[in-house]
Amino acid sequence: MSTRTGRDRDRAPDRSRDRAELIAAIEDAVRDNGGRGQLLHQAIAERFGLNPTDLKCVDLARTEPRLTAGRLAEITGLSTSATTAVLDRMERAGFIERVRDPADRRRVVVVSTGRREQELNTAFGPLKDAMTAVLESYDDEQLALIAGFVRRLNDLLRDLTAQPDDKPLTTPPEAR
Amino acid sequence: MSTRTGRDRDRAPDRSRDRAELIAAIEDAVRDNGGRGQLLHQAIAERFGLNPTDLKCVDLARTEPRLTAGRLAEITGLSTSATTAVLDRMERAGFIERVRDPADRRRVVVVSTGRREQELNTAFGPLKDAMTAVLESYDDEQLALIAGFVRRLNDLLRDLTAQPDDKPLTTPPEAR
DNA sequence: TCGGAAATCTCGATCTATCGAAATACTTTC
DNA sequence: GAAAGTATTTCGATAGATCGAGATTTCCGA
Repeated sequence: MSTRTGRDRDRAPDRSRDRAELIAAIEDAVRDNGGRGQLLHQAIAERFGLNPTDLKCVDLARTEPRLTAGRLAEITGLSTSATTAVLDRMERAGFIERVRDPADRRRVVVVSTGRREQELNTAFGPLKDAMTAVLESYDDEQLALIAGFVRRLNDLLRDLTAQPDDKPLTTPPEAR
Repeated sequence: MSTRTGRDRDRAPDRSRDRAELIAAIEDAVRDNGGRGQLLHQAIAERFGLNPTDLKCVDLARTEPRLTAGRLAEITGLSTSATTAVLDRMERAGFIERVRDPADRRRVVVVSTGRREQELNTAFGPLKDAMTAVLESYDDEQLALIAGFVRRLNDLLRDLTAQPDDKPLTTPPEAR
């Protein structure tokens, strides 16, 4: 539940100015985070013989349990042939396997092999450890706040990347 | 796995478990944010006739006041010829201009024209506005907490991308 | 059972980013 | 003032990702 009160606030003007600056600083930092994260991702992808797009697809394969080649093409906006190439690379690198859907044998289901999962975790390990260390320094309530913020950030990024004139990145309620 | 029972002692094991899960969830969400941010950046870069790398360089040119071509090559790790190509694209797109350094006329200083800055802001506008809306919903203390978290995240990302001697990343490259 | 539709793959072509080597323009050193 | 060094660009070549068209396999409705 929220504890905010609808009380009119006669605050000093420099306080609200500080607040605006703080907000702007956070926005800048978040944007900066994006750039740095991209760099890191690119470096890690390179070490696995993939490109950043492929690495993102690996992640998708991990999270979406019944990912098909066609669905992947839909999500990424690539042509089906390009998607085949992406899957080739992911498979060659040992991240995924192609499994024909027994229910519809035209379909190819992308399953994460889990074989190189450990290496990926190791690659992301330093980041994860450092992040855990940062997060451990907060108490439970603060963590909840941070979680809420990050989740909301995530939501709005998802909304923004779901372009109306493009493919529906928003997954419709599982029409199967 | 053991079934969870209701006979929790006065210790609070599931509290610390909740905490660990919360931390893991935040880490996942942050990572997710990175992916989504990348998507957005790519989409925006495309709209400006650039690639994500170029867009990052545009940002660098904005922030670093006396950026030279050589320094840009150093930062990005590209060859000098590739850097020339990057500058060509950035210049053709109207983001920067090449100015010969009067102090050393071999050098080319990259200066942001500011001409398309407005458009860039417009492109990132929806993200910024949505983010501002999210941030406005927090009180000052909460904002300070968020700012601290984001800044610390930034710091560790910078540290990780700066170090070229990430040992765990160099894992056996041969996929079986 | 047959024919059209759907999912994926193969193949050939193209486009782009990158590299290395050599060229150019300028500076510093002797 | 010439030679060596530095910063950037040009040029040719290459590798990689992507696309479109067509082939292949499988599903589904009549």
